[in-house]
Amino acid sequence: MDKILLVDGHSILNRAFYGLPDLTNSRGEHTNAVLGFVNIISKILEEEKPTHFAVAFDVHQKTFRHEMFSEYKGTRKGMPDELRSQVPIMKELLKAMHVTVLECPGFEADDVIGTLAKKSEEMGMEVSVLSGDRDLLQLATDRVLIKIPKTKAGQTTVENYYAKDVQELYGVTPQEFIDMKGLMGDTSDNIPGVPGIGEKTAAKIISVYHTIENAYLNIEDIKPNKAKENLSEFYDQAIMSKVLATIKCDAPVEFDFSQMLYQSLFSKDAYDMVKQLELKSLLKHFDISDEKIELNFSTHIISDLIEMEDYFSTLSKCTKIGVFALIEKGDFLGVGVTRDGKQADFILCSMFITQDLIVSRFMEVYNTNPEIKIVTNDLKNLLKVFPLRAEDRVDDASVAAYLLRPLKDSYEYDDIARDYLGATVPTRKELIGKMELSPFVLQEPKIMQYLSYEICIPYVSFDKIEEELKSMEMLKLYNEIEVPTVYVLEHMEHEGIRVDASALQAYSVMLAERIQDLERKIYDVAGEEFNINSPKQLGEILFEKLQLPGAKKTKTGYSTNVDVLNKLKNDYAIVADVLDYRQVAKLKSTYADGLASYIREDGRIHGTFNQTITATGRISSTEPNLQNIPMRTELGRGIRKVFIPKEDYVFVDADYSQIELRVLAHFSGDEKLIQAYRDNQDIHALTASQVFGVPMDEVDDLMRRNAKAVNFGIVYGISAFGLSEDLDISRKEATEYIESYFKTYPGIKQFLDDTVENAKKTGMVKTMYGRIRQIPELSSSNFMQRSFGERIAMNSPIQGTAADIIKMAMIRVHERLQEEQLRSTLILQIHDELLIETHKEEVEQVKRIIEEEMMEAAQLSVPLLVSVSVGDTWYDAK
DNA sequence: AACCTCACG
DNA sequence: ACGTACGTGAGGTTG
Repeated sequence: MDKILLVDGHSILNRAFYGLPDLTNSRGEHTNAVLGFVNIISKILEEEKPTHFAVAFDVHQKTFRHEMFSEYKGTRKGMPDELRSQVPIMKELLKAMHVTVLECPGFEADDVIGTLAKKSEEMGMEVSVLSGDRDLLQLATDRVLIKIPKTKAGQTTVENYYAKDVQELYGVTPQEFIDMKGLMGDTSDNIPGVPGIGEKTAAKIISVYHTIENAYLNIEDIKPNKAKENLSEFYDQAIMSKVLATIKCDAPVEFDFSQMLYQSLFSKDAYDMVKQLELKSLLKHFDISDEKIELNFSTHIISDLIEMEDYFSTLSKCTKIGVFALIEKGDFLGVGVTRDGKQADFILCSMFITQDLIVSRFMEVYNTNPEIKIVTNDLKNLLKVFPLRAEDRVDDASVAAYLLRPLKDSYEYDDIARDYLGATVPTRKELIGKMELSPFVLQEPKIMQYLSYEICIPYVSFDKIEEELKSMEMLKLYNEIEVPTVYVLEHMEHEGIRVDASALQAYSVMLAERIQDLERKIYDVAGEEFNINSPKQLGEILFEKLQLPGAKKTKTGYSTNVDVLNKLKNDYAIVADVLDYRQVAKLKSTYADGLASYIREDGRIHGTFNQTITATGRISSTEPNLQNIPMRTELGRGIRKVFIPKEDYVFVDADYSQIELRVLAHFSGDEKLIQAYRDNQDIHALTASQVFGVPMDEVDDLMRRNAKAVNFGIVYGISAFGLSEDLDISRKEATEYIESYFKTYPGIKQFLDDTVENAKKTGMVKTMYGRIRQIPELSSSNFMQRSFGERIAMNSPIQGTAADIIKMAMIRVHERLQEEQLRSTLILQIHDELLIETHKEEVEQVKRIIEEEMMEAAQLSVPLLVSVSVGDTWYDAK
């Protein structure tokens, strides 16, 4: 039997929009609702398998049910621009999917659906109606099924209603549902209803009297009393509401069932459009392999010595090769090479073909042929095996792609292929999943295919990437900062940092004792044992059982974070204990025990430094994160005593003083701030003196502290809300601070305003060295989103320029240490700080080098001050 | 997997 | 009216 699915376009698009986080493509188009819509309908289509299918839209993007009652208009907000812009896109995509889009001027989608549902039923079809709106329930019969998607715990489920289900749920028939609606009203649809009658009362009345008119005839019997009085008074309004709530089933809509035949959504046209929209996750639905741009590379395994030697000699004639090092869990399994971007050749380790042999032959070819350039997608990984030195002959496609689009979360070969070749290739996960690479599986076709992508895609993409870098004026940034940084990061990972494992163990034991004490005290006051680590349980104990004041709600329960607890700790010992417990528990789990698990056989921790993660150009650190080792409290800071240099070495630690504020001084050209830095003044005190209008020698601690917070706020992209929160002052006071600050440093105000304005024009901001960051939030119609975009616009050039500078400093320091053939070496970078494991005999030289190279890394209109210290542990070297 | 909390610059 | 300071990563709980 024929079966038709009718979709209420606007209501489903609306649900999709609010159900999914904002999503923008590289052109800044919002696409989340489109994505959600396609996901919902494709799921329903799969379940229902209808023979006919159509989607109905309102003609105007925002029509109110019956314009004549415009007095109710104001209560419903028009749709946000991010959603509005997706309506035409959605309609176009549906056309591309060969789906009939029904519209009828002067009538709503509801009416169109009602009309179609009735006609279809009359023609003997089964009918399903998909809508997010319960209004449509009035259309249910025993042959017309109303489907309403529900989001429960992130999962979308669908509720199904035939007439009997409506009856069961509300105790009224679908026809009576209209009368019920007339009584209860619907604010979202601007139907007034009768005041004081809600869903429950309406259902009760209609289930007894069936219609509003009949209820009115029996008005004396209506209960409760309030409903009686109101219905009597507002009867006309109830009848009007009923009219409003009635879906018309006789809309003059033109349609043709033969045009509504459903085949598949995923046509060639739709494919092109989905790709254009960059809706990556939808591409998997398309099975048009001969249509889409496919990439396939031939593969070849080189398995004996003679063949390998021959192969390497052919390489010497190449000017460009693609290379991928197969490394699994630190073991080198072989290398993959392409000479032409068409074939991937594998040289695998074996009894005869050893790692050393491969490496030495490869390096020989590379070093004796200065024409050869290498392209890879992970240079840092390549360097784990091949001792390439920093020069201009190796390109890293992922690093370059990061510069072009720093907001992406991955730069794997499939991302590169999509962005720069317009091709869709299976991901690593799709090809090999969680399988471990080992010599035994390397010959399997899927593994070979995977490897061929790793090897060839960077090779064939790089010209395009380089061209884009050039047009964005980032080639210099790429070649002179970003690529050389890879070598330094690899070096630091290789070196690692020594940790005193037994001292760390002792530290852990000490923390465990404190935790026990604190637990005992907390349970004692609470009167029961509970999991202090559970915010839920803790919140219930503090704010329900103990009735502490100041309860703040989060999405899921009470907020128990430091800000909340700090306000209570002076009055309640248990809160102070909880705060202590939190601190100690964190130290133990994340740092003491967490770090211990990373100590390798050599007694050192070798973390990973990531170069393509942050939106601003900073480096990040993982497994473990060595950039957030405790510092701010004495107890936490103590853990730095277990970070020790090797025998005969000490640590030299150097950090930039207020680099971001100095960058801001330079950028803004603010004379007062520049002069202050040139005179090496106490900036926070000076700011306090200016902002609060007192002489320098009368600035007290509190004033300086407040001024310092303002300076921080400026760098973060100041807002009165943020500052008032941080300083625990009123918004009014915070606003006054900021205004006073801008009066003091007018150049900064000018600079920040100009930066935001320019960012809104171009959609992006730039650092001093040309690094870009796109800011899609700036075009949002949502106040909060847009404000966020403005703060990003103010902060990113500053944070990013500081990141550029420290990268240049790292490169200079690293190269200088090598040039001067010192045993001392760079081992850590913590954003504005470098740590050098320094031989005792080289301390003075290293101190001089690091200070010089960091200071001279950039030429700003203010000096870059560096403070250097020396110590036998990381704790002592700060 | 999502959320909360908290460590750093 | 809106309801956050900018940039990260990790561990624990909970569903």
